[in-house]
Amino acid sequence: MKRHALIFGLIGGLLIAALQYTQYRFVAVEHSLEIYGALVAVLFAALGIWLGVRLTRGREILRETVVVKEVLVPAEARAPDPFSPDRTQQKVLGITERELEVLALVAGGFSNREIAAQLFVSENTIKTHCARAFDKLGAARRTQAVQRGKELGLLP
Amino acid sequence: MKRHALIFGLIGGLLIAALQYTQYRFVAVEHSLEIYGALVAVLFAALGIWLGVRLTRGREILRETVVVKEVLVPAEARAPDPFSPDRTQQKVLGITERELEVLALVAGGFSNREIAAQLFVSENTIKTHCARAFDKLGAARRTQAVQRGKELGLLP
DNA sequence: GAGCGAGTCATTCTTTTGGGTGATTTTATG
DNA sequence: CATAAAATCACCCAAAAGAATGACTCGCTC
Repeated sequence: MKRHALIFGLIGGLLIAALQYTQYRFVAVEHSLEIYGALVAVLFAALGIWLGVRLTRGREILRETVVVKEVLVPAEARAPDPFSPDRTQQKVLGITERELEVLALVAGGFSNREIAAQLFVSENTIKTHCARAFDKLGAARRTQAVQRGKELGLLP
Repeated sequence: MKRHALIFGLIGGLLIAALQYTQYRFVAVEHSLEIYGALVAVLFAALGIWLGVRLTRGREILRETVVVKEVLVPAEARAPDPFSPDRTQQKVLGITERELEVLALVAGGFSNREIAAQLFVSENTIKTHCARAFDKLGAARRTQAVQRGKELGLLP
């Protein structure tokens, strides 16, 4: 607003000077008063319009509408795999690393025999791991264990 | 713009009349010319400002800056439950409504006996539904069927 | 009314899973 | 080193799950 006041004052001063000048310049001319008034009117009208435009231009920038657009990003489309199990939950339940590993393979749909083959251990070992993991998860069946595991953030 | 021209003309006419009036009214007063000029200047400046504001007001809306802020939202974070199975996949695989229903309960960690009780049918019926669903899904075990079902968008 | 798909149920048999118990071997950890 | 936790394996038994087959009922359509 300081700049506006300055410009306004400047132009005002110039007009005052112009008024003084025209006063003696066209004093002898017929209808000088009407011409003078019309001149002043046109000048100030122009000034006013310019000022009015000027004053409102600043607000245009402020008038910005922020539209927050929520974009759904498919779960598979980003961070495809990087899953890390909830270690806290794991410790709380006392689930060992091996048990969680077996649990993940169970969730993958493998049979005890297949899991045993993948981990190079006997099927009996897998059974014990399962039994302990199921017990800690409070699950009676492997499908239930998988369900609980996902709920608890232990499985992807 | 027609309305503007009308208002402008009207006010212009009024001012001309005011000019004529003041011309004879304050003609004898000292410095009447300066007062007269100042009056006209102030009036027309005001009119100009008003007009300027008026003229640009319409454009402000047009010049409104719309900032679209796109926010990434994880798909799982919203609409937690409203899950609807992929009917297309279901039809492609030829999985019936009942089979899908049983499948969902299998995924929920229930035994065949429990599912039978929930659906008021015999355990053998559930076994049949499972067998057919597993066959259509190419699964040998229920855990595998659940896994496939989730991959295909049949299960939440 | 014949045919068909979906749902229902049963029977028999095999495989898998789960519970329980016990034992041995690694692997940390104080 | 002693000790505890974790991992490994074995054996037995019961329950659950799965495979294969056949049959019955509906509701619909040609």
